[in-house]
Amino acid sequence: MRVSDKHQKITQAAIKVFARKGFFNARISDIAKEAKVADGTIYLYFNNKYDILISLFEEEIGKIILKTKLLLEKETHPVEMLMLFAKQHLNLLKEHRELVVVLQMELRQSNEFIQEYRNTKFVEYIDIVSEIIHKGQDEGVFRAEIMPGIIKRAYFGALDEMTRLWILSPQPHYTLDEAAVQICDVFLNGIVIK
Amino acid sequence: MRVSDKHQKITQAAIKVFARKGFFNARISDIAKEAKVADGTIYLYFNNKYDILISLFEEEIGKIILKTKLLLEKETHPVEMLMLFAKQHLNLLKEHRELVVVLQMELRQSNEFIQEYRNTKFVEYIDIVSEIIHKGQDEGVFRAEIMPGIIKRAYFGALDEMTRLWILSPQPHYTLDEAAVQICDVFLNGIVIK
Amino acid sequence: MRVSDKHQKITQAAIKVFARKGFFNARISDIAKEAKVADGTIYLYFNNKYDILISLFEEEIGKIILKTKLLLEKETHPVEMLMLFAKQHLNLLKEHRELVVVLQMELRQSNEFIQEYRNTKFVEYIDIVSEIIHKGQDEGVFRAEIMPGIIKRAYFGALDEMTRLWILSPQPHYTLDEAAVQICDVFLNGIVIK
Amino acid sequence: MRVSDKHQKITQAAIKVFARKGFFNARISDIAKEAKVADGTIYLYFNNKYDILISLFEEEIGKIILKTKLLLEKETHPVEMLMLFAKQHLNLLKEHRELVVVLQMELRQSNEFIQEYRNTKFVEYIDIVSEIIHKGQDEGVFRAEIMPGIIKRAYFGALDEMTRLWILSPQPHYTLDEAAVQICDVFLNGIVIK
DNA sequence: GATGAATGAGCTTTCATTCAT
DNA sequence: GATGAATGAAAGCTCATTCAT
Repeated sequence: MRVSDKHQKITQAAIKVFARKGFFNARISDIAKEAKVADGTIYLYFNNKYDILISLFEEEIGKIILKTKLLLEKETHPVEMLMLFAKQHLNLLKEHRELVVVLQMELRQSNEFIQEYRNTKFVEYIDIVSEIIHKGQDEGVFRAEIMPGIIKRAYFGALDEMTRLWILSPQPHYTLDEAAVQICDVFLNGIVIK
Repeated sequence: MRVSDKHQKITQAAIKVFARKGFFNARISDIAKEAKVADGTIYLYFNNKYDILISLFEEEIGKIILKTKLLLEKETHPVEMLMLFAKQHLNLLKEHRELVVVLQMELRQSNEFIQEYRNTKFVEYIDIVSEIIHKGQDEGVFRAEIMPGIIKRAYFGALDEMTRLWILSPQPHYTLDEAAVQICDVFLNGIVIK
Repeated sequence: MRVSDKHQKITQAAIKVFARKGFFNARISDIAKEAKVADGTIYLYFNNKYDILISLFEEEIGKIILKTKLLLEKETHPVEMLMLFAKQHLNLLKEHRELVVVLQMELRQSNEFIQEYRNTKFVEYIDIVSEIIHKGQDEGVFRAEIMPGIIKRAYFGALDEMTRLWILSPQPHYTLDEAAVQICDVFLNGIVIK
Repeated sequence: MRVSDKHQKITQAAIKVFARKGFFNARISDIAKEAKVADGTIYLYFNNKYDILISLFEEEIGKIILKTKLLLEKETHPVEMLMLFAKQHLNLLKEHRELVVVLQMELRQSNEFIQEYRNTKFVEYIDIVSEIIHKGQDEGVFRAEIMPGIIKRAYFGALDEMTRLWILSPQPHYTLDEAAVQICDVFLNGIVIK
């Protein structure tokens, strides 16, 4: 058995348990049980409970960034790229619901270490948006007075809030696609040169 | 000393402590110390630790909603109203930094009880936005195809993400006003009829 | 209002509360509520929680001893007297159920102070039995080889165990009178000279 | 170390501590210290403080019942059997003083859970007496009008009260054997057919 | 005397982490 | 590497008692 197998099993178990119970209410023994390993085994792969959250975050967000960038390579038009980003972001919920819950909820702790970490990795993800905006401005498609550093966050925040809505309401009023279309509509309308 | 004094003192102390250490890492004795009361005194005013968070949330968000609505009464034009909402939301940070941290962080965590509670009161706040959008559509200022139920969340989410940035980075690249202006610019451009 | 009124009210309230919840699970505030006085008022009449139990015990057992002795004055024959004692003892349950529960249960704590107290007062009560046995032996009715110091306890213990049965089982198989008759029958048969 | 070792160590420690301080005044840390384990270890073997008392009771009374029944198998005459029961009951004090204190004191207190539990196992013990009485009646040795259901309790109560005396007075006036002989004398005299 | 808000010591229980096997 | 029994620090909460009013 490769070392990474156990590591993976524990990470995946932690995602499930953190999503279900929250970081603080999750017990190491819950994760161990879910991963079908002994409690002590977890400490062969992680330094402590926080480390599991941090590692999980680092690895999974890395995968998402990679996947998103690959997807965007197929597009060249900034407008289409922003729409693709939105769809991809909202679609995470379908395929990785538990992970999204963890990213949404548990990474909001007012714990300096977590926040520092969250920021570093998130910036990489959000910067995908600012790069698209820059590209759009360079190509004369987006308004020059738009500040990518602000709008990348606004765009991400808007999508993120929609995600939160779906996580919390089991019976949402809107579909993911409707939301994606609406949000892109407003943002694009707001930033393109007409 | 009026009864409400102790209640107030504990609430304000809890905001400080929760903002500093997070809900789970905050100890009752921390709050008691900060409020300059005995540990047991807290239980004369609150049922348990959660109850402090819930009460705090209910009271403070109530004040914010009231204040925001009062402020908006002075405006009649939907565009101005949305801009006022944005400024007011971002300004909360200046006057009530610790409270905003608690609302941002601790009330987003995946505790069912908190989430359920949070939802009802939060909806009231966010609905201020959708009401403005409705009004704008009725007056023929905003595009009819905009769905207020989605855009209210997108708008709030965008502002909220900016707030988070300021909470986490002590030295932000942008001022609050810059951000407010930019976000309003994009959104309004995106939703007004030209 | 006489001082003793408050004292009485608290004592009676304590009997009810101790019977219902047990000494340790009873709170001073429960007793205060039941007695319709403030918590602090209790400390004007009693030194502490144990003191309530002790006082209650001393006063109530005193009343019982007095009542029992008065009743026995009407009888002269040792056999009849023992039977009367038994009936009287078992009858306490009917008229003072809560008090009997407290005496039965709460005075069994392995608390030296309580036990010492219990012993002193109880001896006075149980000695009523040994005095009757002595009298019976002097009159040639009871066997001389019977040791009153042992049999008084056996007799009391037998009756006491029946009491416990009624306290614990809401639907007992036997009536109080049946039990009294049976126990007297056996004991008297066992100690009289035939 | 076998699992049962820790369980046994904790049980025996609990008996000592409960006997010394009483159930409510005994702290978990007292038991842990006495058992030479960590506080938390206790919770690997017991659910809570009550559970220790209940388990202890179940196990120990079970042993006593077994031992008593084995002992009685050697006798066939009802009179001898009752005498043997009495001796055995009073002898428990010599060999298991602390356990007897717990059974006498702590398990008589008005906790509903304990009472309910106590009843079932205790009945099994006391029923040893009623079975002997039945046997004696069947064999025409004991009077037919004796009600075993009542007299079993009277007999037990008489012995139990003697036990209490020895627990409380370090310097008793009578020996255990004297007491056993006297009580059996009276009871047997009272129930045999002459 | 009477009140009841305030106190804070005290205790059960949990659970992240360790380490002997 | 893997285990899981054992650890013990830590904290939420209770409640007898006090004392200013």
